Amino acid sequence: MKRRNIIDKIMNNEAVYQQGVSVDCVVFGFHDRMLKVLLSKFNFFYKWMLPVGFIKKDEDIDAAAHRVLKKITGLDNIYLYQFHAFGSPMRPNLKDHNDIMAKMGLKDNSHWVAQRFISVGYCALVEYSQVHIRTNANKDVRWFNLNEIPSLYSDHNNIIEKALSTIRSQINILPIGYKLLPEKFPLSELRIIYETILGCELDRRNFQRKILSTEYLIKLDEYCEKTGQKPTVLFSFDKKQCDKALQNII
Amino acid sequence: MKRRNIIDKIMNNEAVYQQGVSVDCVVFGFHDRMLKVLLSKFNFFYKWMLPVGFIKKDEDIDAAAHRVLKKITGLDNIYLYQFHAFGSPMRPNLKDHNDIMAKMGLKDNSHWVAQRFISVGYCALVEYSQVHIRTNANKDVRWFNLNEIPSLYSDHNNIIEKALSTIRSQINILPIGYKLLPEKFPLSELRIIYETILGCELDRRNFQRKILSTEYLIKLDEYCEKTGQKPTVLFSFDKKQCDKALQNII
DNA sequence: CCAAAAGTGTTGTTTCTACACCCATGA
DNA sequence: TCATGGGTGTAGAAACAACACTTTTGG
Repeated sequence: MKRRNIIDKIMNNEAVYQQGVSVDCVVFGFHDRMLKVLLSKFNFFYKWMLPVGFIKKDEDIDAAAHRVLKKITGLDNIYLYQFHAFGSPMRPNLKDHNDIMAKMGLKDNSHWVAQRFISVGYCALVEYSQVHIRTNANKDVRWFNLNEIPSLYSDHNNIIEKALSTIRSQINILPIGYKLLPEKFPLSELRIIYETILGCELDRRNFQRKILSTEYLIKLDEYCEKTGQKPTVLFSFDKKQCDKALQNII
Repeated sequence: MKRRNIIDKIMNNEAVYQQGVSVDCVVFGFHDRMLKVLLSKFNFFYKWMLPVGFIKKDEDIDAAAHRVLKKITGLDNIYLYQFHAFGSPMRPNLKDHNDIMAKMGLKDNSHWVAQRFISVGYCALVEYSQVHIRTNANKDVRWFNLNEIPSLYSDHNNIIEKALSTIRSQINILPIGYKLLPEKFPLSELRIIYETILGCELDRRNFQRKILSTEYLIKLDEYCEKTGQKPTVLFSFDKKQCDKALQNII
């Protein structure tokens, strides 16, 4: 799809989409011992941004977030939840806003996409290896390490920070790693997720004891053989317990 | 203001308000050992509802919530925070929706107020005695005990429930009573707030020890003399500590 | 043999919980 | 003098934090 087409598509959707509202998705993944965030970039604009989308007039907000993410990850049933709504009138960095509108040929701010937006922030946790990123000629999509995120469009850096702080506040009640890790994993991987989110190191032994005292983990009879170290026991999440916990809390 | 006027006012505001979005406010107060919620009711409609309002096109969402609440409580600077955005396409109970639209003379659903809304839920904590409710000929506003809330318009009962569960999840980190209680109060009042929010009884002595181990409270040299019991020490919140905590977390 | 990472265990401290006892007041 | 609610304290259980020692593997 050419740039002109994508813009036309955006321009002619007043009947389809709820105006003045969008969903912004913060998608977390874990790979190579690093927590990552999925970002997207229009070819015609110079900054990366969170995956965003509009809400159809007859669509649930959650469903809109699912639709947006399905489009770029190919995944149905992503685990996601809403964490905050953002919307100062001049929320978008004004320069960013004017720049991108100019690139889209919207010079007078009269079209609804050029006007003030309220965006509903969603936090999604996905298993990295399941994601097969779908891009197109107009859009690049890529994983970024959490500590290497560039300056993003508008207030998207803040939105990521807010998503993280939400997760942080829930880390003691929810099985955070459940949706991020593959079927089988060593505890050290889970510990790294906790350390990244909390921003501090955790004592390996205390962490292990604490996490195993919950009902969320199942010790497997399998080992992960990495080079240069003792074989490590693998664990799985107890899906039943985890799903129950995720449903109850959020 | 007559009913016709209020409706005219709503009908002719497309230029002023952000369409398709509203703020719904859950205002908590505490009086007479009971947690209360402020509800409002249009004379021409038979159900009570949360205080709601639209967002002006050039207005911050938080500011909109403040404006709505100032109008009915007379208070500036109410402590409030956003807790969730609601918006299934058929979120409003369909019957309620059609009924109220009919009462307003909107029969064909073409006006934007008749269409699908996304509403941003705000939770406000106020000191009951400071509130001087302002009603008008079209609108009644009243405090309801939390356990005596009737069936409300649309999904407003759910919204209250969600507000409560948000508070519940923060009760261990935030000085919840700070904005609800008057300058000086006995600890038993604070305990009742906790008990109401948590939905269970708390051991008087353990509660006291725990709450005093935070930095939020100051023991005064004054006593509250109630009938039929020992004079009770009064406490105040340490404003500095409390404000710091409220700012940091939310 | 060594470094690296993992398995297992200990110990002292803090926090939580469930109580007991006494006191001051108005009826 | 009694019922009510408040002030103060204590003992056992549970949770937490800090740390030691051993095992296995590849180089």
